[in-house]
Amino acid sequence: MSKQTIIVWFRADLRIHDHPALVTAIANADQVVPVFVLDKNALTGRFSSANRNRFLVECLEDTRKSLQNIGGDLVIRQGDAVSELKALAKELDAEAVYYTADYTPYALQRDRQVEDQLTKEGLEVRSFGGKLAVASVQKLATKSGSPFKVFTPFYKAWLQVKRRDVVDPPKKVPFPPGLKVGRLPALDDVTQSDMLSPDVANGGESAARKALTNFLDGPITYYDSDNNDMAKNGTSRVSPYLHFGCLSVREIETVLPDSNGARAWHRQLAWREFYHYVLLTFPHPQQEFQERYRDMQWDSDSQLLEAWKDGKTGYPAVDAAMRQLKQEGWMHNRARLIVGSFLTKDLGIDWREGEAHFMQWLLDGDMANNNGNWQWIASVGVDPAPVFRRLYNPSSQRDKYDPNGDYVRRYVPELTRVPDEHLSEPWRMSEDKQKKYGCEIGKDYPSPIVDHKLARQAVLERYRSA
DNA sequence: TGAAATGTTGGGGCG
DNA sequence: ACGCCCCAACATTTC
Repeated sequence: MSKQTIIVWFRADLRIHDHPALVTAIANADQVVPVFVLDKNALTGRFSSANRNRFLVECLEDTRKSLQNIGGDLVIRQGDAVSELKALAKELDAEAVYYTADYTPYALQRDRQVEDQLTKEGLEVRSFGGKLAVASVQKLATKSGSPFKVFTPFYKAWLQVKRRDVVDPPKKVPFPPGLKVGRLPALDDVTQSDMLSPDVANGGESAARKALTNFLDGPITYYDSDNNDMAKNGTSRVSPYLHFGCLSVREIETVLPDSNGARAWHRQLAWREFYHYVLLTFPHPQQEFQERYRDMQWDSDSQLLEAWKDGKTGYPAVDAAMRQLKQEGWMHNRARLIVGSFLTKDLGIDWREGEAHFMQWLLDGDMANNNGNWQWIASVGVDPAPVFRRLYNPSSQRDKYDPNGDYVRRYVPELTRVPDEHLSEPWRMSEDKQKKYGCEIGKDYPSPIVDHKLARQAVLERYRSA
């Protein structure tokens, strides 16, 4: 009898720790072939990103290296998933394809096609948990049986879900000798260099585990009090690694310390699960979750939009944040709320514009989280709250969450010498002071592109009439 | 010195 | 899931 071969189809699960699909394949087969199918269309589509493509290549490199260390490898194929998997399965005379379930509408559709087509060819196609901390998150429901729309009740139910055991990384991958593995794509193939951020984190499970360790060894203890301070390194910075599956949330849960900080962070992880849940139970991310806002009239002023994207709104907190995004491919969570509120509430611009811009730059750009959070800050999504509760004053937010001005000064050099008391509203400085501190408003730094007070009144009316 | 100007605090209301 | 604004009442500063 010939050897039994199982293909492990890697996607957004680029790790070897706590990887149920990989481990089960190794237990069930004589030969295991990990493969990644690089789909050029996905790399250049509407929500693609040079930053993320580069990060992905680094993840693939790292995964391949880890697999090579235990006798395996990562086969790279380019093209459409159905035909590449079909061809590889034929070549290997494989019995089955295993993969980690993914939940975006795009992934679900693709995976359904793969399952249909390969099942027809007589292959077993089997999906595994691993993306989220809980399996079958979509089964969670309120007492009346309807899906949760509010975070806190979801969170309470989610905490109660029984978790699976973490699986150890494999010691050996029985990889067929002599199989052609294919080269990793060159960076130029997957990125346009003018869209690359200069100061980004590196992809890969190794880098991910380092970032996690750094966080667990320090900042997590004070996460509950420090997580909103934009200048501090008080957050985990693991979001890109979670997006690409370099880390398993389930594994993270098992190594969390017992502290208020850790519990507060765990709650943040639950938000990630919640937004994946929402996308599963309401798979229409292009639509506002709340029906009443689906016909909202947004303003489309391209000059205001460009000023927002470029970090030239005249509001220091907004500008610092938008510049951090382009510089690092990442933005502090508090800053995301501030710029999200500013775009949708102060500028009255469609949240989808913000969603798309974030997807272009963020290393952690993720359909579920990004869409969910944009709908949240635009007050059109799940977890509803009155508009005014998510209508932030960009000046007082700066006062509160960047009290020393370190964040603003780090990303907005024009304001370096402006003293703290003028750092929220530099346009209020006298002309003498503007000269003295080397920051003339309208010349060195823009005057505010909108008046917050007027914008606030206007946007409350806009939502009221919707 | 008093009165006006300016600053601070707290509660209620806001779709 | 993590506010804001206004206004009244009270406190302090300024001339």
